[in-house]
Amino acid sequence: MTRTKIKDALQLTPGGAITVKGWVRAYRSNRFVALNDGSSLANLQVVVDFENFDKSIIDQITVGSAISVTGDLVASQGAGQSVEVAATSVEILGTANPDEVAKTILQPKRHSLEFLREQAHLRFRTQTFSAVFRIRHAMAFAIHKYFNDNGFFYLHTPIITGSDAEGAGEMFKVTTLPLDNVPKDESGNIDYKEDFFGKETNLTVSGQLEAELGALALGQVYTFGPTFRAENSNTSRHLAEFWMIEPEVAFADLTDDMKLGEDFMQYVIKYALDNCKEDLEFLHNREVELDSKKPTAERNEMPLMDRLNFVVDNDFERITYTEAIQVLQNSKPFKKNQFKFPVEWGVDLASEHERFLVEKHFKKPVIIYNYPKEIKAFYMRNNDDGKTVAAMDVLFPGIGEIIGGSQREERYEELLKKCKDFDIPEEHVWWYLETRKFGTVPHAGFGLGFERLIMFVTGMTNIRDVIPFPRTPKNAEF
RNA sequence: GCUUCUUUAGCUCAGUUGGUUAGAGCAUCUGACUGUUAAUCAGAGGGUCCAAGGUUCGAGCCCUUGAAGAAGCGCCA
Repeated sequence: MTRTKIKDALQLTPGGAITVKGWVRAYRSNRFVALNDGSSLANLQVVVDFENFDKSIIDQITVGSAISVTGDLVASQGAGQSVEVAATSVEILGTANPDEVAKTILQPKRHSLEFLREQAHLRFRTQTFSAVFRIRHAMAFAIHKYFNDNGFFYLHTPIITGSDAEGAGEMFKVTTLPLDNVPKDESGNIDYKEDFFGKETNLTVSGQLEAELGALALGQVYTFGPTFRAENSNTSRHLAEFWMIEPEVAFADLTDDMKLGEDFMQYVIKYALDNCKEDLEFLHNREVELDSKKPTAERNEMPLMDRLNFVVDNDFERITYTEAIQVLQNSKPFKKNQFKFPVEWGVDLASEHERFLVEKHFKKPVIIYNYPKEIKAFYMRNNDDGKTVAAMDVLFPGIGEIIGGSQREERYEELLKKCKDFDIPEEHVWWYLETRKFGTVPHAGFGLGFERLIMFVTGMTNIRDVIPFPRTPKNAEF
C-alpha cells in the first residue's frame, strides 16, 4: 500500500485502510504511538492492540525508532486528536536502542536550545526545530515567488571571488597552495601566481557588485545565496556562513529602494502567516509559555503572531539619520546620560541607540536613511548636501539591522573619486567602474540577512537556531 | 576581539562557613497497566564535580591559567 503522509492522513475522514511511516515520538500506556514523519507539526496517533502483536515487534517500538504502520483510519476515542490509526500490521524500519536514545535529545523531555544545538543532526526531530525549518523553507520559497512575480531575475553571483574591494569585512581565503610550504616571490611575499586561480581569492562577502552588473542589463535582479564573513563575531545575530538576499534595480533611487524593502518584507511575512499557521501557532504558544516564566521587563510586549501581523499592517517609520540623532538627543536616556556611546552627528549609531529608536521610541520597524558618507561604503551615492550618502538601514525590534541598502553611485567621476578616498585600487574594480562609462543609470539595491528574517518570523532569539548547521567562530561541526 | 556569567548524573539544576558515603526532578532500566496526550504508579541502576596547576590536615566550594557555552558590546546582514 502506498504511503500516506501524516499531514494528509490527519485531514482524511475516518474509514478505510492506510499505511503511514514515521519516527516514534512517544509510546504511552503500552498502546499509543505518537508518530511523526516531518510533514506536519502534529503527530498521528497509532493504536496498537498489543495482545495481537508479537512481543518482539512491540518491544522494538521505542522512542526514536522508525516504523511503518498499516491500519484503519478511525475516529479517535481520546481527546487529543480527531482521527487515529488502529494498527493491523507494524513493521520496524529502524530500531533505536533506548539506552543510547537516553543520551540524546530524542529522549522525551524538554531540552535547552544549547543542548539541542550540540545535536544538530537530531534536532530536526523536535517540534520546535521541525517548525523552524518548515518555516525557513516557506520563506525561501516566498522570496523567490515575490521576485519572480515582480519581474526580477534570479542571478547566481560567484561564491569564490577575486575582488577584495567590497569592504564588507574579513574574508575566508580560498587557496590550493600547500600551507606548510607556501611559494614566495622575489620580495618574499606569497606568490599567488602559483595558486589555483593565479591570483588571491576569497569566499564572497557580498554578491552586490556583481548583481549591479546584472541589473544594468536585465533591469531587475536578485541574488539568494551563501555569504561568508571571517569576523570573530560572537553574538546571537552573527554567523560566519549565512544566506543573503540582494535585489538590485536599475532606474531606481533610494525612495524606490525603501519602498521595495518594505513591500518585500511585508509580503514574505504575510506569506508565512498565510501558509505556516500550524507551525507559527506552535512557536507563538512556546514563546508565550517561556515569557510567562520571565520577569515582566524581559517579556515580549506583543506575542509572536501579533508582532508579525503588526509589521504586515503598519507602515515602517522612515527618518533620516539627522532626524534620528535629534530624536536620540531629545531622549530620556540621553539626558540622563544612560547611553554608553556618544550621540552626535557623524558617529555611527550603536546598538543601544538603534534599540531605543525601534523598541522604545517608535515601537515598529524603522528605516533610517541618508547617513554621513564617512561611515558608509564607497559605492553609495553622494547626496547633493556633500555630507551624506543615499544609504538606508531597516531596523527590526529584537533583531536590529535586517536590511542594509543604498542607491549606488552611478556617476563615473564621483565613483572614481570615492575609490581614491577609500583607497580602493582602480584595477581591482575596473569592470565595476566600466558600467558607469557605458550607459550608466541610477540604480539601487539592498542586502537582507535571511537568517535574521527567519529569527523575526519564528521568534527564535539565537541565529544559530534558524540555520540547520551554524558556522561560528570555533564551531564547524556537522 | 572586549565585558560579565556559566560548567556537578543522559538532561535541567541544587549543593550552606572548606569537613563523613555529592542530592532532586525528568530521562533510562525492571515490574504493573486496554484510552494515553510531557501517561501514571512502585522499585533499581547511573558521578573523571570542564581541564591543568596551586593553597590546605582536608577542595565540588578558595587562588592561577586554559577550554567550551551563553548574554551583552564592537564589526555587520
